[in-house]
Amino acid sequence: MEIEIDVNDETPIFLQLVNQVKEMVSSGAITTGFSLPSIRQLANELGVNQNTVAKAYKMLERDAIIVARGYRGTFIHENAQQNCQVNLQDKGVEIMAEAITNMRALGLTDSEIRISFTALMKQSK
Amino acid sequence: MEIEIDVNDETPIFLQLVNQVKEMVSSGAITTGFSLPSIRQLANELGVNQNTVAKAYKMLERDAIIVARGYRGTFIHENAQQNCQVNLQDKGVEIMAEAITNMRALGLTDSEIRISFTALMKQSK
DNA sequence: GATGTATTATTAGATCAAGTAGTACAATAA
DNA sequence: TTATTGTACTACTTGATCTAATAATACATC
Repeated sequence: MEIEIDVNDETPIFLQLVNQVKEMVSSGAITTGFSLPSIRQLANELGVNQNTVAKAYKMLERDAIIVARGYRGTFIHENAQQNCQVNLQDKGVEIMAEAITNMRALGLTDSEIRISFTALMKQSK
Repeated sequence: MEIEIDVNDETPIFLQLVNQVKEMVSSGAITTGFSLPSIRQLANELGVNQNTVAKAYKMLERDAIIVARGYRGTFIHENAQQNCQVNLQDKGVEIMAEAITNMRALGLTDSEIRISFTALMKQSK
């Protein structure tokens, strides 16, 4: 595991972590079953907060790149390399782009679109 | 014309204007051909900026509630009452709500949904 | 001089992302 | 017991961004 954090990089730390793990999986540097360092351990090594690493791990697990097994540690998912190809964010952008296009087609102003969005995102809390 | 602005209301001023005009049209308080005060005049009466009133008028015109005739002033649209029934905003909210639901179903976090939305709304400027 | 319209710049307030800090829990290995 | 694991939660700070509104113009039309 050779993860490095560039504080000067504008990219958020948790994203740097996610990207580097994905890169290593994509390139085959680490494969299924590989054991990742624990959240606390990696946080200590990198000098960042546990929560930051936890955030990255959580995102990687959601994308089925890694699998957390509680006290047993965290491992590379069996379909990790394959799942690296799937970009959930891109799919989300497509959905949102279509919605915005449709709303604009109705004649709604950007201001109104923002109001709708904001109102909907507030409810969930 | 009895428009009142509640500064303490969380609703934006321009929206209060829009809603009140629509309300008056719906209730039949003002009908087709009725002449609205000029943007500058209403802005003075209410003690708000011209641009705020202009924004409201622009929105009402888009919804075919009023018709701006340049130097001749601004009047109630001939199909105003009917067009008040059509709630463009509600349709927009439906579209957006569906998009958000689909994105969440994919597993995207609210944070990521916001990032997608913000990125898409930036381009248009 | 009045109309609607358009532009740019600016301020105030709210909101959010990112990260940190601290704490707590159940499960389990040594 | 003792330490470690992932997980969860609240609270806080910092910086960035956006909205709403204001302010000040400017234009063509009549």
